[in-house]
Amino acid sequence: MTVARVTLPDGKALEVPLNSTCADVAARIGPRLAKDAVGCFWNGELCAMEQRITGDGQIRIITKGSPDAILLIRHSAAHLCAAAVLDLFPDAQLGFGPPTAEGFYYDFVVKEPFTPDDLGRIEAKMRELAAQGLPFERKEMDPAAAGKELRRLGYKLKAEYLEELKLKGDVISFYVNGDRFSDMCRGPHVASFGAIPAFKILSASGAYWRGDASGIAMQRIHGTAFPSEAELKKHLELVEEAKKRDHRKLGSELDLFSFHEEAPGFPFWHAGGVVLWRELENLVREELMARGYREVRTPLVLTDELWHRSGHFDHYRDNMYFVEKEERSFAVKPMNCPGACIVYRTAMRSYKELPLRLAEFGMVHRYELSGVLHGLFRVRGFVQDDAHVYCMPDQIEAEVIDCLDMLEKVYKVLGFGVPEIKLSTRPPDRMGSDEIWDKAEGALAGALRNWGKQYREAPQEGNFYGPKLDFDLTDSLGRKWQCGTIQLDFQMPERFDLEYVGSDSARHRPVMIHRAILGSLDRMIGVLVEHYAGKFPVWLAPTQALLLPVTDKTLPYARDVAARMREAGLRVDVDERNEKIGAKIRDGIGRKIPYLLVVGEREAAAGTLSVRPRDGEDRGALPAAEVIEDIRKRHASRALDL
RNA sequence: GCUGCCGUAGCUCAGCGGUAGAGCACCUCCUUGGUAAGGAGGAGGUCACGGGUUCAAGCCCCGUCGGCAGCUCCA
Repeated sequence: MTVARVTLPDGKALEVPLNSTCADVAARIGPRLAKDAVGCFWNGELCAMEQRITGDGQIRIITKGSPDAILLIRHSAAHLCAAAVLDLFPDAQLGFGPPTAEGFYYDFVVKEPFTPDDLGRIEAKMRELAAQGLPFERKEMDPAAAGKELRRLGYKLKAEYLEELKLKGDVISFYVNGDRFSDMCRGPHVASFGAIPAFKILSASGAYWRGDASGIAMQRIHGTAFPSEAELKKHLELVEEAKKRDHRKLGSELDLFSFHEEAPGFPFWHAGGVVLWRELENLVREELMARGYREVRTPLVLTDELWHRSGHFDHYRDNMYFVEKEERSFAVKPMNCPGACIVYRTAMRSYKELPLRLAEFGMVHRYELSGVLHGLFRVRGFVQDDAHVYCMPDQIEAEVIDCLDMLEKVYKVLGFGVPEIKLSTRPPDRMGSDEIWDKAEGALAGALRNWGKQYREAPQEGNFYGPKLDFDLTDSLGRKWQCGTIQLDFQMPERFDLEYVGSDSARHRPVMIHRAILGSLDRMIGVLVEHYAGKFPVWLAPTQALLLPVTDKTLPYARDVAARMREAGLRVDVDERNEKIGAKIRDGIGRKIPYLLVVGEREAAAGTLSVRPRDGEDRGALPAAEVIEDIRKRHASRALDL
């Protein structure tokens, strides 16, 4: 073989001689592209244009202005960071220093962890080196010469890694910045240290050589870099805004939930948080009713035998809680599916009953390592808006489409846009025949096509028991949250020996669809807190309106209006404190309550309310009945605006 | 779980070897004031817990618990 077949992003392919470089490929495509190319992805891996092509593969070229060019800037910033660290800490050993979605990091072995002061000095040194503008120069050598070079530089860990690279037989490249810095690196990089327009060191933390906790402890320096100061600033502001919206902070400020030593990883829900909870359940329940689901409830504690049968004991034991009583062992459920299967089995099912849709707001417990707990986003006990649909194989597509509709509707009501969809297909290690996998994957892809939405395929990322769809929401800060999921399962019906009687009066195996829309209610509330920055739409707001009597002369009127509002199904409070109106307004704003209703003697006399919407100006006095009806309507319609 | 940092009044934090402080919140009193903090007084802490060093320990050391950040987006 003397040629390699190179596939371009548009699906076209061209043949180039073996050992051509990516730059040669770019030149073949066009001179303009060759000129603007700064790097490329070869088979998904970031590569320099000098990369040699040693076999067939796919290429995607990164040009100067393209969004991916930021990877070069960040990767180069990582080198600049390492250069600064070596300058200040000559004994430091270099680990890896890649670009990431948010910025870059570089790992070092140093005697003492970096202090905030060190980070400041490192950043200052980086600016100094950047000002010198040393160019990045690529040097290629064979592995033997590379080993010698690494020994000369004293890079022990890199030398260790080189041994692995040798096995692949690639040419080894170094990127050298004058006499100040040299690093073994596949590239690509920007032209020089001076060509990193904007960067910032952010933090330091612990890490391990190659992620192995039993291995060498390292210090990781995190930073970020952007093509312009303006973009860097915007990014830092976004990070700052996210910090302000942190649901852990807002959760206690707004009295929604709390965490305590007495139950690490388990939220305590306060009355305000329970309102959110109930509203979300109501929303989902309405949809369940409309779509012919039946809601069930299954036990939290089930015997070990069940979990052996379901396979959880073999695959999920480390995440499960166990209890012993009367010499029997029980497990607290980490998932709701086995319970649903038991309910399915309580009757002989006919094909006429299918699809049988069993929904459950099921509380599950999953043991998580203490270090990964994170507010409501990662807890040890939570409630899923779970459902299990039992159907015949040819009903899969219709059922999936129904789930997609429900998902879209619920997300829209919550104020999120169209989710990103990922289709994960059969993994190498799987259960079930290829025939049924073909059918299942086809059904999911078919449902998505018929539904008319874009999706991304993730080959081999499916569960061993079936393919799945995952849904990523984007919040108001542009962050992604994986919430919904639709998973096909051929294994569970098998393990629980589930059957239905078909029209042929023979017994058949149903297919099971696991699906969740919100995923974890607890986590979804955390996402909503951050999405809305605590300023919930009326229907979700724990307190929808606050009545503010100007003096206690109008307290009786305020109480009377509050009673009428409660009768209309609204959640209201009266600020009965002996405070001036300014203080009451201020505190009401702090509580992020949608409507502040001022009632003084004028209002009491006229039967009106002075409406001050959250984030707005005084709308003046309006008839109380009108105001109540307006808020009630917004509540009932789940309006997103005030 | 591992590494680093942190744990003082309900909350946010100061104090860093010599017998516990502020602001906010809370309670009482005065004030009855129209759209982002009216005034005065009061109560509230075995300084996470357990050991140790010291004449003396929130303050130093060790351990435990809890919290925060990070922990294979691989040259």
